[in-house]
Amino acid sequence: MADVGRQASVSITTVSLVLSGQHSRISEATKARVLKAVEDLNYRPNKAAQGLRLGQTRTIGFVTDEILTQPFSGNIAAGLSAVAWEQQSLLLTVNATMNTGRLRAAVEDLIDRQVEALVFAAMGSREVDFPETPPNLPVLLINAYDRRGRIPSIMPNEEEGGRSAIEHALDLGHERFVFLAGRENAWATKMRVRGYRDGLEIGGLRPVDNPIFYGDYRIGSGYDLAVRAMQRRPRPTTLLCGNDQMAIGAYIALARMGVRIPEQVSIVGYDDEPIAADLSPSLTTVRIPFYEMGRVAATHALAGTVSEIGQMLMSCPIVPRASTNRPLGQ
Amino acid sequence: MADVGRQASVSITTVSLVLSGQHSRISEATKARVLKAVEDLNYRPNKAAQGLRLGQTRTIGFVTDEILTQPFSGNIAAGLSAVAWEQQSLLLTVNATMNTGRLRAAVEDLIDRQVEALVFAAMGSREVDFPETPPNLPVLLINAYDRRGRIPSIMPNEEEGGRSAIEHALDLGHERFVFLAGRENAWATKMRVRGYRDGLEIGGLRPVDNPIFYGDYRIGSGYDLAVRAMQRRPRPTTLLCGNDQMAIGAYIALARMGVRIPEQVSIVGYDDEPIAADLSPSLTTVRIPFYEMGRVAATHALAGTVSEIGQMLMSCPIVPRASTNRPLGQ
DNA sequence: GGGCCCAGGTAAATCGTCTTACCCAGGGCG
DNA sequence: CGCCCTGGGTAAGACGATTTACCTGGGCCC
Repeated sequence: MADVGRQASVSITTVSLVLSGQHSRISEATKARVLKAVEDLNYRPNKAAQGLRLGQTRTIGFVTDEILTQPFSGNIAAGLSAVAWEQQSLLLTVNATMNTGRLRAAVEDLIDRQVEALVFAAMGSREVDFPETPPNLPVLLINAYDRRGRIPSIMPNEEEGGRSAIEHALDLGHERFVFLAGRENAWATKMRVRGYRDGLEIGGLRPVDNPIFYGDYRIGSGYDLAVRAMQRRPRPTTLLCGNDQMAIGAYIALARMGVRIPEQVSIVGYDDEPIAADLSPSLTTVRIPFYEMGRVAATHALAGTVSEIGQMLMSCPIVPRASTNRPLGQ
Repeated sequence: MADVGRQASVSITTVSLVLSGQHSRISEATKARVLKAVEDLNYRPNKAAQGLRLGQTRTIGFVTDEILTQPFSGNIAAGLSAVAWEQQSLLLTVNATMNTGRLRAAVEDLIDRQVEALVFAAMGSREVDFPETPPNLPVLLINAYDRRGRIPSIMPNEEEGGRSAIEHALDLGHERFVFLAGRENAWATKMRVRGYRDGLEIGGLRPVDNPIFYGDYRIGSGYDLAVRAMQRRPRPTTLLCGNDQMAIGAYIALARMGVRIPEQVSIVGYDDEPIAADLSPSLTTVRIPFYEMGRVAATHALAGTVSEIGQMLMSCPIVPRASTNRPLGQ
């Protein structure tokens, strides 16, 4: 900046005034000289120094729980990043393992770097023991909830998702279901199961005729449970899967058994991974709005309105595709 | 810091000396007083100010090309992040679209924020027109190469990957292949095809008996091409797939045709997505070492040795699993 | 006792920017 | 002619650290 001033024969103050758009008091001629010097010297302001002076870094700390290595949920990062960019902010990212010590260290480092907000995202919805933070720093959890319940969080509405999955099938006229659920003790599973039960009730169906089989969210268990489900008599007409991976397992099992989708059985997934649209037939599934969750998080974090969030549940809509259709004989 | 000094009845200088470990000249008693004051006031140094003074931000700029939203390749970010963390550095992340203007803006913003290195990662290996950067700033491309060839880059050795896929099958005794390749004009496809041809030659096989079918890297084309491949007589004993997604398509097609893997036909994928290990049977595939690529990139970027990299090719090893076996009758 | 050294600390400059308070020369006005 | 205002700029603090150069008092040695 001093160089620019020298080149344009003005003071540093003048250069700053011109550059910061406060040229109310600077003559056009001087302004032009300064801008020319800036151009000639290829000067660019040092944002670290600006930040120090202004007391703002335009930076959001983003701590993840190995999330980025997980398929599809990098969308949270994308959503955060998009909003941040719109507001001249950037994401300072740390990939912290489950390890609480590392989480604490990461959070402290980010605080020391004067981030203006802190967002934590977990892979599977889970409880987390979040470290202490300064009272004036906006903190937000995505896909996780604080052990002590003091921190605002954004979670997918898994219960509603489970319910819309089954309601979609009910609307098509289905009456016999099996729910191929994921790990029994996972929070997401419990919620999805709850939605499933709600859905059955809405349809006036008995739980005993529409059982829940538990697996582990992986392809293999989708395969195994699908085989088991199709052995029931009368056969189910719709398999609701705990996630898209299990739906893939079901696809393979059904292909091998010669059962056609959706003519003989409809399949509904959960997650709307990119792969869902590419399967053949394309997979009807429930979308978890990760990208939007990231956007909402960043918006509130930067606006300093995280306290308005409370325990926000994001709606998980059904995405109808080719794997569901009216049951035969309707 | 001034507060701490006051509390401990010493100067700011002394506090700084104690905290930075330069206590060579500070008495134990004073040191203890200072540390106590630090504790009492819960003082933490401002890294923005430190950075300004020291002229170092301990920050790597990481620009992605929508990569994070792509399954499995978030591993690049994880690798970068891991090394950065080991060296007290953090990642400043921007998700920039293909759009060159946005890329330029992102790079300039990162430069203004005084990042100590710049890493760009692309989704599919591709050419990129990277903006001008200051000469002393380490810049590195992952999974991309600079249009003008001036920027060091780290790419997977796709050719070797293709070759090891077929060599693996040759070792098992296979002699009739079909390569279900991806998009014909993609760089990665061309390289993998080259490796495939090398492999055929090594095995003494004729290209005319072992054709290449081109698809689009999606499940649907894997399905279609697998059907087409199995219509050949004599039947191929191994299908090499352009990526794991196409292999999934092949799995479904073969299941529907009643062809068993690996008894009747072996399948080899490419990418080693998480899904590969979960398929049933688990999928033999070629691993792209994204995590390691991230690690190498961060290591050289932080050490300032990017120029040693040149055009580095990372080895892509075969990961043998259950989808490949000796052909029948051997 | 004087000179020197050393341990233990501190004052002040610096990093690059913003911002408040001030300065100065003209011009209008009474 | 003196006063005040105003347009156009500048000097001089911050912001929160680090680091160099200096200061001071006491002990040691001759």
